[in-house]
Amino acid sequence: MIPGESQFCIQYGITRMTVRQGLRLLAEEGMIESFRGKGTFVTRPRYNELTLELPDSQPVSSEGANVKLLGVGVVIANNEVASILKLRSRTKILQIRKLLLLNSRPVAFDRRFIIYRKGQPVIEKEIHYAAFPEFVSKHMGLTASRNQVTFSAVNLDEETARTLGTSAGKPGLRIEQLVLGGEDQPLGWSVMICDGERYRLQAITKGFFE
Amino acid sequence: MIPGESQFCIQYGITRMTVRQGLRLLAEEGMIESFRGKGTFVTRPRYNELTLELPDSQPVSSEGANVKLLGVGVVIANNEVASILKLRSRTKILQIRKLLLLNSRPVAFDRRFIIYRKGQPVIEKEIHYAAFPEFVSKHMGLTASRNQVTFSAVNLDEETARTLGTSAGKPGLRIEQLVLGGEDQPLGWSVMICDGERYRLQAITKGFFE
DNA sequence: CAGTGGTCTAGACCACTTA
DNA sequence: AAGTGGTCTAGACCACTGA
Repeated sequence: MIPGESQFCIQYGITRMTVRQGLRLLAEEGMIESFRGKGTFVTRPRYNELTLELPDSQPVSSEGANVKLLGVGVVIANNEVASILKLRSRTKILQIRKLLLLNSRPVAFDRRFIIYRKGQPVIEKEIHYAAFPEFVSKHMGLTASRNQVTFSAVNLDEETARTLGTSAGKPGLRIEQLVLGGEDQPLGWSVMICDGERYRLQAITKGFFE
Repeated sequence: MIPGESQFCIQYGITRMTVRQGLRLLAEEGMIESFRGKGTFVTRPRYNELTLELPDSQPVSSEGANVKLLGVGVVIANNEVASILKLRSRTKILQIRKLLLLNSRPVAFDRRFIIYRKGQPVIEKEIHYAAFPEFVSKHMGLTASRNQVTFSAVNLDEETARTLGTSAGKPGLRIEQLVLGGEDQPLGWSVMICDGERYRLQAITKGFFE
């Protein structure tokens, strides 16, 4: 525990608002935590929160990056998609398939499945440039409450490998996103498979990972 | 652009400090951004910052998790390590090799390379339980300023596969950490290779990824 | 120059915790 | 009851921006 706010006021001859400003800066950096009635404490290291600051040079949304639309359409959900989106089997969904290019070479293959809203126009520009949770929110006409991301490693299957211009069995980074609305009902699911040899996710972190 | 702070004071009959408190809450959520002399603006969606909230059930530091120390010692850095840590070739470094177990089965193989400080004791407990940046800071006796993490996908090589109890060519998630001190000089490097079939990194995000 | 946000003062009342 | 942090008032001066 560190001294109380009024202690600092006396010690440095400054107002409590000013002390609080200083403490807030430390709190934002995750160094301290305050509890009403108890006091302010130096935090224990946190392992469960990790802020990634992605450099602008990431393939996604960087300079040499480009998007090639492979297909947009309303299809019948297969069992996997239906189960993940918690839909009855054989429900209609909106499917988008994209290819991410970096310097005109494919680096990632992206499939997106969104709960289908009849009569809702699908704007091509948004497919190209909107981030997935953003796109889902717009299509559904509501704000997504949470976005669950899963990173994993896979071996590229025959089809994906062909699409990415590499060979089956090579490593692939799989980035899955599940966009959740109110009461955590799933609104959309996205699976992006990246060429493991040409794509890496690099970031500066705050907080500890391991 | 949203109205000026003094506008809100008049409109709601409250103090500027109170208005600022409200605006700060919005700023912390990433909804608005302020610029001195210019004004306060609604932010464009940010793609470059991603906060991962890792659930406590992550293999790293979760219940069934365990650490097996494979070896600790001072060794001569090979060319790869020397180049990454920006050391002259054939410099002595501290090397730690660990195995992460989940329910008594290995899920990840971790190698850590830290700039060697003579006479600095290496405490076994810290090897087991401290996060990498934390361990490096303690060993070097200074605070690490930044931590750069890289996620990528690889195929397991013969040796790693054997260590993880699986077979070569299977997918592996590679998590690399480079701990940087003041003036961004490298202090330590860690490479963790996870069994792609048994480990996935799952998180709730704030901000957009793609 | 007027308008903006950033910082600070010197108070005040409140909700909460702990002894 | 004493001490803690959370919130708010009613001012003030400053650095910066843009017309």
